[in-house]
Amino acid sequence: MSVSSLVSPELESSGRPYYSRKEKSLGLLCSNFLTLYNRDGVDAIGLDDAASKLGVERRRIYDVVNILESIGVVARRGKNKYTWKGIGEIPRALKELREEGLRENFSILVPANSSRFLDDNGSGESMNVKSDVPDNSSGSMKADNKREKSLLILTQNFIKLFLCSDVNMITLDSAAIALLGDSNNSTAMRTKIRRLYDIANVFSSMNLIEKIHHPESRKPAFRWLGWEGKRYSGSATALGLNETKKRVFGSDITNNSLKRNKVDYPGDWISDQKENMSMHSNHDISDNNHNMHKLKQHSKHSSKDFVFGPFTPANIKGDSGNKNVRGLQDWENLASSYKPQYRNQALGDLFGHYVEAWKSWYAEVEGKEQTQQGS
DNA sequence: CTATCCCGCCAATCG
DNA sequence: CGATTGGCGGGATAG
Repeated sequence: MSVSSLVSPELESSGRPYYSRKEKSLGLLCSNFLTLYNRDGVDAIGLDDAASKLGVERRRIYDVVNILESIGVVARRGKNKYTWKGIGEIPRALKELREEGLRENFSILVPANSSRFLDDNGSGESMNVKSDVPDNSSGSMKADNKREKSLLILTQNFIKLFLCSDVNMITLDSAAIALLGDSNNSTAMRTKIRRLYDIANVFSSMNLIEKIHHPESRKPAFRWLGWEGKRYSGSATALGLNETKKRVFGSDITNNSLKRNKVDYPGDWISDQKENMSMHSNHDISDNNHNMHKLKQHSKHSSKDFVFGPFTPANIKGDSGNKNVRGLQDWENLASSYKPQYRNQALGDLFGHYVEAWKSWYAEVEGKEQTQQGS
């Protein structure tokens, strides 16, 4: 026996339950997670409960929870339990991360290596995170070593990379090199990249970052979007002119009616933005020490049009009837999730009736892509 | 082909 | 000791 998993979800014969990979992505799971726990009075989160409700293996919950913890959305409470801190903690966490990063001085050096076509306007980033180094001293931090490699730390460092420099658009390769500290092992790097992809997916789903391709270059990179701090003024979020751009993302929904539980629901964790001091202005921070190359950020507004990303800002609330939503703050952020058929059976049970409304909404969306927001 | 990244084995850690 | 966490990388899938 051993491993009965035959890999490849598709059943040999008959249909093709091809559930596109995106339906099982961490990003979607994260959206589900957020939607599930963002409902008001949530304070404790049980891992088993989460795994069960979201229909995923335990392991995946650890991933999403670790990443969310890095931005303060949740906090480890104890074994098997986490505390829901709220999405409103993000701005604060981000700010702290930024300051912390500057404090540790993430030096953005310019190794000038990178491939030939440097990434965005040149400038390879390379910072040496402290710690590391083999050794030393009586091994007191032998166990700590593991913590240094944790997803949580990696995630925070990844964010710091964006926050502590005025560079937007960082390629994962660059990030990996920078965050690796030194090792050049291609193996280590590959692994790092894998993790970075995971993190990027999650943040993309929260639209803290967005994936874009380079203007001229070929390599894909990620641009920091910040925490919805961009209100008008140049950029994004400009709702209103959303041309009919359909983003054929997973268009396989067509069939796959194999499973009966295909509950969908809007995975939008709302924009929150409460008040607090929204960090805003993350560019340039009066830094007078790290004076690397500056990199001119070509803003050239992105291409938020297509690309999956997180799904263009769409208003969910329609009219159909979402009576629920007790605290639906804004709902103007962006709707995510297209057809998460992760296994939200339990989720459906939770919201039951809401599901109906959501389904209707989905029908519209799926019927003709999310062109314009609901009437 | 490359970019992406899911799955889950199995090693540390925590009770 | 078993249960909980969660590195890590094979290898499948998207493009």
